[in-house]
Formats: sequence, structure tokens, C-alpha cells
Amino acid sequence: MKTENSFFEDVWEVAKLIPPGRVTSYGAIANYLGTKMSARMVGWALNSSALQHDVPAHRVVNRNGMLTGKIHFSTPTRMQELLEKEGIKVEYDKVLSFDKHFWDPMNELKL
DNA sequence: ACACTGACCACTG
DNA sequence: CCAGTGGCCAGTG
Repeated sequence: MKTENSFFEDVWEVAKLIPPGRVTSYGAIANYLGTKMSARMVGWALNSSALQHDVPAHRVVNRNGMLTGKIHFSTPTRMQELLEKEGIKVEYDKVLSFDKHFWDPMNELKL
């Protein structure tokens, strides 16, 4: 057993729990996991997750709803296309009606 | 062992 | 209101 239960896996689990058509932010996940987690670590974890698992990293954007992580995808438009397939409108690398599609793990999972 | 970097966020001026 | 800076934690050079 490698006890690789690092925060990476926690981030992946939360990301997988994001329902289709919804998005969340790095800070929201970080806050949900705990104070030991910083928003930077979330993005970093997702960077590894994208290479390892089927984690819907395209559903995770920054606080402004901007697709900052799209540059890490296979293609510069991959993230946007995936979001649009789920009914999320994206324009100029930014999620439209971000607050409407926003899915907060703290608000949905904390119960 | 040290310094810099990174898919960020919040506070201060 | 906009711009700048610090804090966050871990990995890599």
C-alpha cells in the first residue's frame, strides 16, 4: 500500500462529484478540503489528475469563471468545447452565468 | 539544503 | 475602482 492519499486524490474525488452542467472554483474545493489546502494546490493537483484519471477538470475554473486551466489541455479549445457540450456557455475563455452554474462542494457536500 | 514556480484568492492602498 | 503584494503548500532545478 502506497498510502498515496495525498490531497491530489481528495481533489479528484470532489471534481468527480461535480454534476454535469455545473462548475466550481479552485478556492471552493480548497476551502472544502480544509485550511491545509490552498487554491494553488488544487490547480496543481488537477494538473496531475488530468494526466492520470478521467477527472472533469474542465468543470473547475477560477474565481472569476475564467478558464485559466485550458492551456493545460490537449488543445486550447478542448476545455471550452467540453463545457459547451454540457450546456455551459463559454465566451472569451470565460464561463457565462458563472454564478448560475456554480457548484459549491461546501454547500452541497458539507451536510 | 536553497530558491523559484505554480490551473489561485483575499486584502490593502 | 484598479493595481500591487502576500500567503498558501508542495515539487522540481
